[in-house]
Amino acid sequence: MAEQVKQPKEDKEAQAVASQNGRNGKNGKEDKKADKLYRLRHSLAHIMAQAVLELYPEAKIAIGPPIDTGFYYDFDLGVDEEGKPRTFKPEDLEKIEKRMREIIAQRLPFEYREVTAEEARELFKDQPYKLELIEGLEKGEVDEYGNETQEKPVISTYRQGPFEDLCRGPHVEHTGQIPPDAFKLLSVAGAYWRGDENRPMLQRIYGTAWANKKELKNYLHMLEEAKKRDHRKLGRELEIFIFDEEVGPGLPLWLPNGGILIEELEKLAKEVEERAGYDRVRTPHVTKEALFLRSGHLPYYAESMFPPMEMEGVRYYIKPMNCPFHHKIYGSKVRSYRELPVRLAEYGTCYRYEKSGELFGLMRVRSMQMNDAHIYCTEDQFEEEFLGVVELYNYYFKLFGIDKYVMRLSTHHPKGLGKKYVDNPRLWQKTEEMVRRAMDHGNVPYVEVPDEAAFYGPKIDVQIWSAIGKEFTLATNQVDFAVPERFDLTYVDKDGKEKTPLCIHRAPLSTHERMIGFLIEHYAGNFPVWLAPEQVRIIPITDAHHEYALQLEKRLRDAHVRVKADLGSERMNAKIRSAQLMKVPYMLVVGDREKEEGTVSLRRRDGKRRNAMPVEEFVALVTERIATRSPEL
RNA sequence: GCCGACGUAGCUCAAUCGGCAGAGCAGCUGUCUUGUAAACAGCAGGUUAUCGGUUCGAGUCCGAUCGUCGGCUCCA
Repeated sequence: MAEQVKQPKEDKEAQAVASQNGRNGKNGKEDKKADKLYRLRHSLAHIMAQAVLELYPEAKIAIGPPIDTGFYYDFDLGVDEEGKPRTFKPEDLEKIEKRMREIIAQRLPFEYREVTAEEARELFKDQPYKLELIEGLEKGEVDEYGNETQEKPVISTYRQGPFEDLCRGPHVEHTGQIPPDAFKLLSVAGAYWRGDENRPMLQRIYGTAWANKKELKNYLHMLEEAKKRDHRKLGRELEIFIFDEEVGPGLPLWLPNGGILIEELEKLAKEVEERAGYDRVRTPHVTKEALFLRSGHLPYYAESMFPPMEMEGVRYYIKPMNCPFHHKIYGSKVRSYRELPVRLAEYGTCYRYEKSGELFGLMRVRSMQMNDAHIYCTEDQFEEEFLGVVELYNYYFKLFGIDKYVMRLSTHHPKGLGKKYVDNPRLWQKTEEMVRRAMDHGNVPYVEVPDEAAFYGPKIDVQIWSAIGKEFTLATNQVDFAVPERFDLTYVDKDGKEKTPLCIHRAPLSTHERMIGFLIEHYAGNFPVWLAPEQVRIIPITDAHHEYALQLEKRLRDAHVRVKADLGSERMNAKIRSAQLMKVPYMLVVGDREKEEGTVSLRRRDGKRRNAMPVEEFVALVTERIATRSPEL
């Protein structure tokens, strides 16, 4: 982790780029630092801090790095007369912005100097957050943002006008180089000091900054456009899901259209997994406490679990994961090396008590249906099995046309052994190496991020971004070298001895919730024919054509096409409009001519039309698109 | 969970200083019988999220709760 406190998107993108350039994180980062926009944004962060200090002299400043669309700075405004933490109000941003423009107009030079730890401490004696950073710099463990670093500590500052900040730079030469009309302060947010929820909450101001006014305008426009494909908006408009206050936060209700998406995804998964040698199993939603004690989820994972319920003196939990059940199924009989790998699959419904503020539409919910499976295999089989899962990802991603993602290898960190991670350094190193080798042999590009592993082993996550730029893990592929042992899972090897299998946890299609949330945005609601909840809408021109429309509807329904004849009293144009708004792929307009000739007038969602198409030709077209899961209209 | 903002009809949004809750779309009824993105008319729709307070009077001011949104933390 470098560059900034917990700003994973920026960081990981940087690393992803780096990895494509021969996996040299350093170069990617240095290129970025030299970047003009980087200097501009970084400089604006300093200018904002200066403006805030001038307007709120009591403020304490924390850190203020550039990010991929702008910059932020964290402040501590102290407490008010009643002892409550003082906060920025949205209207304060205007004042600050105005002051920033005044500073820019002064064309203040940015002056660099190196200082000793002593000088730095004197300089920032009234700034406790800076003092803490200086201490870290002096020890050589962290950079000026408090992130871990290997570099030798040089303590330096940049000063513009009266404001001097602990900083490594680089910056623009003087404030006049910053276009005053190409930045905007966007929002205030609370942010914990050093990302630690046990430490004070600071006030963070986010700003966006660009090379010129036009780029700023483009960016703001892009944000507006992104909102239009936000799955929360489209999900309601396309009648895919809703949330209901009385049901509860994070508990989606799938409307009939959402039900169809789910059915189609499950059908896909079943076909693919059957071909790949998986067996399907089913397991209960509730289990005794004992199972999760054995798996290690309790107490480690208890915070994310719904609280237990007690019946006849026994505590039961609702499951947050399917693995322990699958382990039990694996362990239900003696396994020979001959039957390995054993692959157990289930679209299991799990419940996790995500904190209220973490919920986000369908992307982060409390009830979820996972495309789950566990593969039990020998070490010799591991590489092939692991790559087999990666092949599944690639198959699915190609099918959906998903190309903007990053595969992330999450490894352990020695400092977490025995706490966050199972205490077995040898197996950590070994399995991490196995994953790296598998990925290299499969020629799969990935980014490596330390200290992000599961508690039982390293994993490959597929990272994607929502319409509004939030990062999520879509699919996951995890190695588990610890839990099979806890469940006494074994197989009898060639030599007659019992051995512990490795377990691979995988969910290439994610959960229905996150997958569908993502797909809504990915397609902007324009699902390919096979996924579209309604595939064909028949639009009779007058009620004289209703009968023909119903005939067509029956013909298509017999061919297993999802079709609706619109027999409403609106005019044809209005019916077309409503089908367009629901993003139905095919509209069949039928009037006298079509009825006469036994044809349809095809209008596609993209506006393209084909008149006088014989009915059977259309049936052949739509059934072919569905059968092949074609991306084409 | 924490910081900030917000919550008015199924949906999108009005309601000036605290003074009679309103419009468009959707829905229902009727008329129109229509050729590729919105026919016309009428009707109905509300305990202004919930609970409490201030006031002659609260959608509007204050408090609590619930929910949503932007972040932080956390994660499929």
